[in-house]
Amino acid sequence: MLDRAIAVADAGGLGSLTMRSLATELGVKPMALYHYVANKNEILDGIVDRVFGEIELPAAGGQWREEVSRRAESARSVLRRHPWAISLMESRSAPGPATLRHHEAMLDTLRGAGFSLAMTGHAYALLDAFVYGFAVQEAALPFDRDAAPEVVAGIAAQLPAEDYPRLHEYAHERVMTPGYDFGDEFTFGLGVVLDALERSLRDGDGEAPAPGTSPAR
Amino acid sequence: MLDRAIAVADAGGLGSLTMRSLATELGVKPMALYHYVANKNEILDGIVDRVFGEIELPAAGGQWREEVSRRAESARSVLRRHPWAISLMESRSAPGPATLRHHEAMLDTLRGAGFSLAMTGHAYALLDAFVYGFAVQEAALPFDRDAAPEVVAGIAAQLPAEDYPRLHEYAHERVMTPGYDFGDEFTFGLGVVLDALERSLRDGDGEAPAPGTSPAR
DNA sequence: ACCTGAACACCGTTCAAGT
DNA sequence: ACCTGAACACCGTTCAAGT
Repeated sequence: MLDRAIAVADAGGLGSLTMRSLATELGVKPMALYHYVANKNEILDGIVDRVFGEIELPAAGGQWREEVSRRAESARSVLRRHPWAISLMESRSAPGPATLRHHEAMLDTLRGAGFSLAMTGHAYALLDAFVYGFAVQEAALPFDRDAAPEVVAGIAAQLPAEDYPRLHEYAHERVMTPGYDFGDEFTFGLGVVLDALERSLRDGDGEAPAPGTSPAR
Repeated sequence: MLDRAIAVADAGGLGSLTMRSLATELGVKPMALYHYVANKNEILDGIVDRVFGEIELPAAGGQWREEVSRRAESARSVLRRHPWAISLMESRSAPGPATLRHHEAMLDTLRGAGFSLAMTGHAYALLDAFVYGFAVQEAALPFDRDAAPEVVAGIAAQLPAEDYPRLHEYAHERVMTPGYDFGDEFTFGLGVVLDALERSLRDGDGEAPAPGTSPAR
């Protein structure tokens, strides 16, 4: 039943997932659902946990960087498949078993790599902020990947070029350029994050570095 | 009217913002709203743009790192004030004037700092992925700041310690510890991101570094 | 145990109407 | 120009009832 709920949301967005539409999907009357579930909220909790369950877990014995990287890529593709899940994550209160298992595995990988408890918290928060935030951006894109140049050209044409010179520059000389793919920003950002974590592990024994006080400043 | 809509959403969440509740708030009948707006969607577009407008713009003449940092902190506090705006950003199609002005100012600051067009895209995507993702995490927190230790203690007590040893470790030895504040993760993450951008500006003339190929690897 | 029909208090929105 | 009332097709959910 949760599978069908996810399928409905995938097909028509979260707004199209109603007790009535789900019942129809299952060939049953709306009220029959209440035999399996206390209310709609429980369904939402359930599908969020299932989405979490779709994300690849980091392997216990592997190299932390590789495992964390693979898991981040997996999370990204899962959230691209189920973009409605992002808005749901904000409002859920009770994490399900798949969610807990997932967090446990990530903490274990980071702790096992030698990160201190504090640094593990920094690392996980940063990683997931990036992953979730990237998913939000991808979900908000007005174009779907291949159509980017045309769509952006249409939008840019609406904007007075003299008021928004930088937006025009970026639209014309970057987005509308062959080979542009917003998805590439994920690779770049994830690399930045992983590099920083790796550096902190080497320099500080897993302790937090003090950003902004490095020689780079 | 958009101000009142924002006030309603702030007070009761996005679910409490209905044409009827907004009308009541304005001392008018629901149908009167349609004189100012074509439909509810237009109201949602409007309040998202207004929320964007609350974020401090980077100053044109300032040091890029300081300006970008201040703007990121501002975005974070705005999204904490209006957590419902995050889920809305995913689904909006038409960016409003405040949103456009905001993007224009950010692009101008980054380009002015010497970042290449490609690197500006990398930088902005990474920065905002972090900011939005952090906002998602903060909105999802089951505790409100000061109550963290007690709430987490309650949750942790529900979980079998033998199944989730790392979660227990983190809950007891980190979250439930005096002085813990999830908000500190923002400072850490933002520092990592800004350090990386600063380094790329120094090392590569604003060109993208190749993460993962640095000596840190 | 599993499912249903009728009903209630809600939605956004249409249409025709009032000042 | 600005506002309204009645109505329609939707929601989630309760309750009492059917197999």
